[in-house]
Amino acid sequence: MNSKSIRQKEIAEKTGFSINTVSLALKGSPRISEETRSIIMECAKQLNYIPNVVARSLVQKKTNTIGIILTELMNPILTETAQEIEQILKKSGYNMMLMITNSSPEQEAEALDVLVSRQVDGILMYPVFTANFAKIKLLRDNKFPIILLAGGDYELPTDAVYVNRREGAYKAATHFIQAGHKRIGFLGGGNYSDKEKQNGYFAALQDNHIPFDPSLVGRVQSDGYDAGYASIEELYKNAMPTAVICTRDYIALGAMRWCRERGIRIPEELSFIGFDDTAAASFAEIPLTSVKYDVKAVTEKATELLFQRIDEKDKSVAMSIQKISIQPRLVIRQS
Amino acid sequence: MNSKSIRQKEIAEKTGFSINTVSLALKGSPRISEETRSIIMECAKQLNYIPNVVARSLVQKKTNTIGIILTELMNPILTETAQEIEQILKKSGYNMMLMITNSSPEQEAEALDVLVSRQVDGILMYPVFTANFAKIKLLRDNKFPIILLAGGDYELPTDAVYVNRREGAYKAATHFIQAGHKRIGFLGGGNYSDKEKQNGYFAALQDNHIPFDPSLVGRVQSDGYDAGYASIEELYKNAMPTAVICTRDYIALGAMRWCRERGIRIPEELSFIGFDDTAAASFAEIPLTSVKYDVKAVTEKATELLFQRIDEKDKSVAMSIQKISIQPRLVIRQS
DNA sequence: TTGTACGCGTTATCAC
DNA sequence: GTGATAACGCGTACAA
Repeated sequence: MNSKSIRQKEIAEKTGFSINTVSLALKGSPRISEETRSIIMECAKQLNYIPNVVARSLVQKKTNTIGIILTELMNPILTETAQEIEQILKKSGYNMMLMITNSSPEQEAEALDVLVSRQVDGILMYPVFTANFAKIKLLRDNKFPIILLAGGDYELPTDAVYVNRREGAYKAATHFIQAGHKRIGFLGGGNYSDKEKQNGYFAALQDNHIPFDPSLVGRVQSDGYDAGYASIEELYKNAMPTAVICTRDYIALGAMRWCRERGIRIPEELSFIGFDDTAAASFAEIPLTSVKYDVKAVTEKATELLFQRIDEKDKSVAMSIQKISIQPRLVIRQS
Repeated sequence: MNSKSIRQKEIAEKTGFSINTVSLALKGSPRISEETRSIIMECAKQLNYIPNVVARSLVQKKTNTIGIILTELMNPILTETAQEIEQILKKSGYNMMLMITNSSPEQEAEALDVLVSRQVDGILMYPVFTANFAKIKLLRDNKFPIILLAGGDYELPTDAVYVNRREGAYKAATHFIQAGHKRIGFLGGGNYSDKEKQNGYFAALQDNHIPFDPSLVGRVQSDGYDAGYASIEELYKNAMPTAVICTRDYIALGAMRWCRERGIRIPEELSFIGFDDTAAASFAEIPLTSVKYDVKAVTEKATELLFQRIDEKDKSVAMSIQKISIQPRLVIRQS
């Protein structure tokens, strides 16, 4: 291999065949005789020929690239989502262009533009800012394959595969209620996904005729361990809950640490349930009960649906929007 | 925007200018008059023109894409590495194609081939299997920009930016020795990076004239929490260490849990040091002393070097191989 | 079975 | 200032 790369043209010149024959032979077309094929293949190997996928993409109007838009990567759920998707795509001959938005609407819009401009065959995106709904709808209207990995409740006519967070919180609250708890707290942030959880929590209270006390809802500033540690105090002192639902495992773990430092016994005096069933939940000092987010189910369904959309794109079949909801499961531990 | 996308050709037809003029106007060439430029821009906006980056890449021989090859994503260090790199690349106008190898040499080789085939402008890769050294060397020999994010000690003439793990383990062991420990254990796996750490551990013992007892070195089967939990027993019972260096935070945390369950006091009876300074280390019941892996330093240096190589590629300047070593830092906590 | 001609969408070169 | 024309590397009709 020389410093400049080898093209089909060179192989054609070396072997004396036309570029066309080389092209066909390299991809094993039955129209080329076994003999010429082996000559060409041999020459290609010797020169270390590497096909130029860019040129192929241009003529085939297919890049075999899927764009993934995530808000961040440090959240364990998203880490796993990215990894799973990469594995699935690879098996189907696709590769993955990863875009991180830092939860910024501008970066999200930019990511969409870049991916479309790069002619990706489809997009998977996780959570969505309402600011970019118009852009997403436009893509969808043009049959551009795009699947949302959240927000099934959004008023947006787009395919979506997501975990039903509302249902998860409902299950968590019901679990507490059945254990006899009356004063159940809720600790979360102000984002859309936490609001959904809060709605599930409200619904469970209502269905079980438990009066709601606003002081039982606490707010966290971020969704990390420190935020849980810092926020539980106010909630605990103001509302005196006997159980608390936290919108993230880390929030719960931080809150639990605060309790331990003050001798508040878990779960005797105060119980906790977190979300996502991260590794940290299972190996905490007091293993944390958590609402499991089934990443594999989401990524499998989402990619399956995406591939279907890509297939349908040229075939001009009518496609009805699909909203696939994955039911979360409560992983009960000792908290 | 219709279902089929708009090209420069359509704008040319609509406005009456040539395709060439359209192309120049869209990128704000000074050679086009202000008047025609605004006409073309207006038309482009109305038709919702989106440039085709694939075509541009073909003619410019530049994709503005960087390939990243990682063994996995769930390891917190790699998660952060991926996220940081994405951010840096974006700022410089690049996007990121992410490949996960699952620590399989075959997948690693495949990833390299795919990325080269896709004409990426450069590759960043983290750890490396000796099986693919020849392939990497070949790329490097052809001036293909590729930077390794590990293995500065490898006998491979390739640019690398990495954290000096040997030095980290040396510091950890020295820390224990200065605290008066004589029987210092080592718990790690058999991979290259753990071997490096083990060498640092040996060196510190030797430099401090502490005789080495082979039973003090324990092996883990994986690098998770469970592996630490499962492996510490044998090491503890066989060698009776008073301090243990674990090659990963999670291994240490698992081992610490085993100790707690048996009433072994930390750090009075047994001390621990982990690697990577993950979040879990800081909020463990007994916060874990850890060798910090400075992800930001690595990603910044690595991308900087990569951009430099990309610049140099056409300019045919002689480039000497760079091995940039980042010094790790011991984050001392209570373990 | 193989070769010719053309197109993918854009940029680059050179005229005018 | 603007417009032909060629080129990037490959795939696909169609012809031979």
